[in-house]
Amino acid sequence: MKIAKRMAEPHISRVQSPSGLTSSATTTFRNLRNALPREFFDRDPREVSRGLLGKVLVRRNGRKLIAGRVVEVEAYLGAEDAAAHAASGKTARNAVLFGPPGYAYIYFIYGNHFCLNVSTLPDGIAGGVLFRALEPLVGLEQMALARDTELGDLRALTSGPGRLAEALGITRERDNGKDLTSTRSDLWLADDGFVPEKVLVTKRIGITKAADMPLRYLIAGNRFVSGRKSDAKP
DNA sequence: TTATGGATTAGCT
DNA sequence: GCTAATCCATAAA
Repeated sequence: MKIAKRMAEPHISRVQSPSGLTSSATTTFRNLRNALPREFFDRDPREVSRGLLGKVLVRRNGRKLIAGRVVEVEAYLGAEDAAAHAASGKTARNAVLFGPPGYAYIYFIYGNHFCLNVSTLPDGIAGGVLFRALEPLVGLEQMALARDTELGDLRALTSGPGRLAEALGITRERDNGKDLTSTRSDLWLADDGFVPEKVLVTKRIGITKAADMPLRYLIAGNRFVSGRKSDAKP
């Protein structure tokens, strides 16, 4: 299966995802270097969540890039959000959430999975956004290798917080506290100019406390959103 | 020091 | 649809 098509100029070569069906499935290598600035994250997590939909999460492994478009996120607030890790105050684990905006907060869950968040709001104020699903764009073979799955099932690569972390090789040891606003890092967020047509907001998935707050944001109709079809309702 | 349950996933019924 | 797997942060004692 062809996973990437390079044209004459490598810096502006166009990348075509195998899904190939939506405009969100393309990007350019040049645009992957356009990192979101610190200020982008220095806002309420709900605003950052909306803003992150359609942006691209980029991982660099040596000289190879892995990238996926953000199609589903959840906002986690501070003390007023019982489901947030920050709800009961600052600890060694959640310290990044209380720090400056734009840094990776990674936690280990259910004995099996890592989940990636980005810190929001100024230093001293807790808040974050959980990445729940990506649409694979670049480095699909590396993703499949990391996930130990077949390339034929693209949804299995990055549809779900634990899955996308595994596909990009994200671990707490490697990435917790990492600056996500710099391409000098090996993990960052890029703006390639794509704008989602329609965004939906729903209840968050997999929590018991504060379960009714509408803090899950997703790109309407995107097939890489996690969970069942019935979950993708407002 | 011990107990509890979780921002999940994969595999089976 | 249901649940085991499997670690560890946090709360309780």
